[in-house]
Parts: sequence; C-alpha cells; structure tokens
Amino acid sequence: MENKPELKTENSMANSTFSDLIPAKSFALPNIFEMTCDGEKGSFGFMDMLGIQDYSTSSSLFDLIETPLMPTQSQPLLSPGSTVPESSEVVNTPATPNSSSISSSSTEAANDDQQAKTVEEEEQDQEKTKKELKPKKKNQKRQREPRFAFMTKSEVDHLDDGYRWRKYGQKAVKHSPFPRSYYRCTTVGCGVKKRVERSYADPSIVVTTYEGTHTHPCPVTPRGSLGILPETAGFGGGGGGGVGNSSFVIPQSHYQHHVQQQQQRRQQSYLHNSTPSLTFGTTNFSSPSLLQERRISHYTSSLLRDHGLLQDMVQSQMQMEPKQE
DNA sequence: CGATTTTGACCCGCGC
DNA sequence: GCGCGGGTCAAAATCG
Repeated sequence: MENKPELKTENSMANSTFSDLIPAKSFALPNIFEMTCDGEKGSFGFMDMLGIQDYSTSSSLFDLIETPLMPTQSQPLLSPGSTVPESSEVVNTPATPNSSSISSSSTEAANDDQQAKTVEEEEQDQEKTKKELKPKKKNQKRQREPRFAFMTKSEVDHLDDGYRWRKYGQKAVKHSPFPRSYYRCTTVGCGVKKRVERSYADPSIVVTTYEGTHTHPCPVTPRGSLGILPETAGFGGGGGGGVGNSSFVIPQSHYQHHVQQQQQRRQQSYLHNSTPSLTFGTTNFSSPSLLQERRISHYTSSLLRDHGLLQDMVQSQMQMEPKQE
C-alpha cells in the first residue's frame, strides 16, 4: 500500500471531534491550502458563513470546488472557538464564498442517527452488508458516517495519512476528466472509507473525503511521531491547549521515494512526483480553520525551505505562490 | 502466495 | 417507471 509513512504524529490526547474522524494521522499533503471544518448545518453555520455548499448534497465534490481556489490564500474557514460536532461533516471548501446554497442533506440526517450508533453497531452493519450481499440495505437507508473533506494541492492523488488503505473502486466523475477513487481502511473492523478525486477546475487540487471513524490506532509506528515534524513543520506543535494540534509529517525520503515509484507504476494517468505527508495529530478543531490555516501556511513555508526530496512535494507552481507571511 | 489494484457489473437513491 | 450517477462488489490482474 501506499500508506506506510515512517513518521507520524501520535497524539493520544486527541479529544476533538475532528480527531474522531481522523485520529492522529498523517496526511501526505504537499500543500494544503484549504481546510475546512463544517459543523452540522444549523449548529454552527460555518458553511453559511463561508458560503460553503454542503457537498453531501452534491453529486460531486466538484460542486464544492467549483469555485477555483486561490492557492495563495488559506483563509480561515471556521470561526475560532467553534467546535465540530462528532457527526458533522467536515468539509474543506473553497474560500470563495459564492456558492450560497447550503442544504441540509439526508446525509446529515443519517449522521444524526449515526451519532447514536456505536462503533460496534457500525461494524456489525457493515459485516451484515457484506454477508448478505443481496438484501443489503434493503430496509434502511444507507447510513453515512460523518465525513470530512479537505482539498490539497498535490500531484499525488492518494495522500499518505498513516493508515493503510485498500482501493475498492474507481468511478469516472461526471464533468470531470479525473476519476474518483474509493479506499477503505484495511484494518479489520475498521470501516473507514475515503474518496479521492481531483478537481477538474484545478487539476493540481486533490479532494480527499474521509468517512467514518477509525476504530484502531494508526498502523504506522509511532516512532518519529512528533519529533520530526509538527513543531518544525509548524503544523503540529501546539498540542497544548488541545486546540488543533494537527501536525504535518515530513516523510522520510526513502519512503517517499518508494511510494513515488509505486505510484508512478500504478497510476499512469496522472503525474506523481511524490507522496508527501502531513499529519493531523490530535486535531482538536475547536477553532480549526484558523489554526489549521496558520499551520498549513507555516508548513508550506517549511517545505519550501526544506528542499531535499521535499522539493518534489513543492511544485513549482506552489513555489511561485506568494508565501503566506 | 498474499496483498492490493483494476475494472466491469450491479445496487441504490434521486430527479424527471 | 425510467434513466442517471454515485457507491460498492468481486473476479481477475498485478505486484512485492
């Protein structure tokens, strides 16, 4: 698999709802320029505030990123102090607030139900579904796990987040030349899924959507956790206060190289230069966007400075972008 | 040889 | 009811 980061951030203090979705993991993100947490509509109004469209109602994530993102700006998408409910759908969306339609979706409704569900029940459901291939989801609507999506500027489609994923499907996305890939966490009992698709508006942007909650620790050895990056990368560090101590991980070069080769071999459709990674350590999204944004900015700045193999991660395009502070 | 990816078929929800 | 599109399955292919 592609996700075998040598480094990662393991933060057991994860106490946020966001971390529930993506508990202490590393993401391979060469350049995240947008990260949004969308609280449950109505509860927080993030989306309203940001003009974000709830993509859960969209047939495609592209609906969300229709508005070209400005790579140069990573604006805070959440108001400080806001918290993301567990069952919320966290959406990373365009900073440009032009899409105004915000709709409550069945997905969200499902999420509500989901909330009351235990992980066990969740797993049971999934197993059932597998066994009874036919009668699957007959009487009940498909349950949606809370989802979290974010966009990254990367040439690598499948970002390294520290978990092991198995691709189980790929579909062409309407109106887009880029396919959408479906991944499932390979850990038994963990039904977390993730979708990865590239924005047709800006092919350099990869939209990753996580669905569900990992029921296990990150398979990656905790070695190197915080040490290597966060603070230095400027993305984690924090920790303290439990407020958004997400961390980016700068993968070790050999691994990166390894992944790079794999991807180049496997995915010929697109360009793949590397598999940088980023870590969401304990991601308390109490006031995510702002922090994230800062860290991301800092992170990208660090990348620019680091060079080495990291250079692969930093696209020329990105380098040209006026660096945030 | 086991794990993972590929890919066509199938299922399901939704809009018309 | 039908067609479309998203999501998933699973057999075959591929890789390490």
